[in-house]
Amino acid sequence: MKCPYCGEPDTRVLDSRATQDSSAIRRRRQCVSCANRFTTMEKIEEEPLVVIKRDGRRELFDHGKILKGLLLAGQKRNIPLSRWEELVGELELELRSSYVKEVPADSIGDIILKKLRKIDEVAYVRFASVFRQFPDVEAFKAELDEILKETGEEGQEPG
Amino acid sequence: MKCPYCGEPDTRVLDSRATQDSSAIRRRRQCVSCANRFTTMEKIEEEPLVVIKRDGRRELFDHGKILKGLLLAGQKRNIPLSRWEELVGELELELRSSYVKEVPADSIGDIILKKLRKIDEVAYVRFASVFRQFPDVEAFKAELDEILKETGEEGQEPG
DNA sequence: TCTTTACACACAATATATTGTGGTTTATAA
DNA sequence: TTATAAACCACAATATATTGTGTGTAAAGA
Repeated sequence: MKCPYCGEPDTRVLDSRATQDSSAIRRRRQCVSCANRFTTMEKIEEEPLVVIKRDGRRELFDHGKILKGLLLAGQKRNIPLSRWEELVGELELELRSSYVKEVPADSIGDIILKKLRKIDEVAYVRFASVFRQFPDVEAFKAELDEILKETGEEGQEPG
Repeated sequence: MKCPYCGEPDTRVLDSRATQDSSAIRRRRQCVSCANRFTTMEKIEEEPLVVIKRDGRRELFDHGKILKGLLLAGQKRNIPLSRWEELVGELELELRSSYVKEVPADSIGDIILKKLRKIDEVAYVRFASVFRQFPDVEAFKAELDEILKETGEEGQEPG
């Protein structure tokens, strides 16, 4: 590992610790030549995860894009950014473990909705209104009624 | 290091190799639980390198910004992208090894010009015309004359 | 098509990173 | 102001990653 100060490739590890969620390893290194110290991170080199859109076109799975959608749905709902990032993390893990390489966009939407519902119902409805592309106010209202009907059974998985 | 497929934190290294320029280490890992394999990269966690602009304001050193400037200066000069990336890499190494944490923008410009001149004189002049903010055509021409005068003594450092 | 380059895979010997423990400092939150 | 969390530091015992060597394959360029 090349030293960022002098460019020599010979450096030694002084300390190495996994990050809290074990998604990366932080190492403290020291250059054998100039004795300067620096920090490195070992992270997963993303294997491409392809999303199949409704029109059949493919594109790469994009953290940021999904996060943006969640942030929009969660406006003024006072939910920390970290909660959304966590959700996206769970989502990706779920996708990678269940599917192989390509995932229909609708499956992603369904997973998000399932998770979102347990976090915030307002955000859930907002997200659904975009994702399901409700054709009119009636369809929107129907979804709301559905939720209100089930609100009593908190924490229950709907059949 | 958490497995991206099943989420278990216990994974083993199968193979590890430095990249060509030794700026990173690629590891091939295998999950102890699900036996899936994946690739990781250990890279330097950038320590912030601050640029002091002419007006005194500070901002973070930005690879991309400099690369863009070089690309612009090198338009139609048929120089591979990799050459510019290499230049930016050398620049950053130089900055980190000579200065401490903060570098005047002008020093950066000077280093770039010095390197640029050895690569392509047209790109050099274009870059200089922006960086030195030549006030008029005369100043521009003076710089060109300067270069033409020294063109014979190839590879020589100007006094 | 042929060549080159990059990545994946396997194996064995040895050097080196890891891990726990514990202390310090710094920044952020309460 | 006082907690709390991260990052940094040190040390020692041991497990684990590294390295060379070599094969195969797929992608990219000539």
